[in-house]
Amino acid sequence: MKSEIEVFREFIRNKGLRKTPEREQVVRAVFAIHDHFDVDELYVLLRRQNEKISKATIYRTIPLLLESGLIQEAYFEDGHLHYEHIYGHEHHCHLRCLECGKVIEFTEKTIKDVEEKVGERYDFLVTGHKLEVYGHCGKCKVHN
Amino acid sequence: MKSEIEVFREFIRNKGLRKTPEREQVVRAVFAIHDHFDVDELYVLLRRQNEKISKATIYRTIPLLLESGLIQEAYFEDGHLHYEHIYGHEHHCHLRCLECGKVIEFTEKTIKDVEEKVGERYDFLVTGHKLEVYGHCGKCKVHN
DNA sequence: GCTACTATTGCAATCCGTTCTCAATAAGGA
DNA sequence: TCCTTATTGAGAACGGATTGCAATAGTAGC
Repeated sequence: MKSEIEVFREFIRNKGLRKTPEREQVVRAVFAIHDHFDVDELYVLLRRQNEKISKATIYRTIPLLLESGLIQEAYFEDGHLHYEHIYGHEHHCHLRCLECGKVIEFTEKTIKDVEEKVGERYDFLVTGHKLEVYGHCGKCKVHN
Repeated sequence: MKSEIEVFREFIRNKGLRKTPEREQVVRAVFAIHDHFDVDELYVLLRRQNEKISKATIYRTIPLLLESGLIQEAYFEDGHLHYEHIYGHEHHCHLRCLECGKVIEFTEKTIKDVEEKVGERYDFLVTGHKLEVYGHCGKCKVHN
């Protein structure tokens, strides 16, 4: 399997864009975080590593990562989007606690069937889905 | 079944809040729109009806509508959240075209089983879910 | 390797959705 | 009806995201 950097370089080349160190720093940071992240977290991480990169560049790189399929939007929280890298990972869904905000990832194969059924019913070429199940986690539910 | 205004009044009373015409205008507007909406659409609708209401009040009313279970967040798009009223409606999921942005609602019962299974597996008291399936609609997919 | 062209970057200014501040208003219990 | 205080409207303030622009740096062609 190709590494994420290779996938990214191929994507950049195919689009006729330029390979720059800034963009590749972002790719590396994204795959160094094994959790959900937002733009500010990427920025702080890169800055801590003494990479000099501006937030604008990170913002401009995000759409490329989305389009290349390396990352996806995970959820909207605290007024901004959070992402996660998906390349090389099995698809998963999120289970979120409405009280403490904890997010657990789980996998569930039956959604594939739903995708197929719905795609046929409405004549869609389905490419993916996002399922978020929410409620109250073990710790939080006892307090009520 | 209670009307949405009744549900809202009961909620307001139970919370010890005050019944105001502005809040009820928002409730009425929300249930007059039989589609997804955002804050600005509510504002424009109310203004057209010559209701004088400020955006701040609408923003302050949204959390009450969420908490009372009359509406829910539908999706994040164009830099802001979109909502939909859910009281009196069967639960549904969204099928979205990534190209033209069209959103179709569909119902799918098997997700209930997923909720149950996942809730048990991770000791969650599950209260709901949000499923978005995406891809390319009939019209858009032929152009590629 | 050098040059020319132009995509990309960093910075600051700007945009825009949302929240906050505060004085005026009005809901609702006494 | 009066009094307390939650609520409102208007605009300022906030913060994340985008944009304009001059400087920088990839990269294609020689």
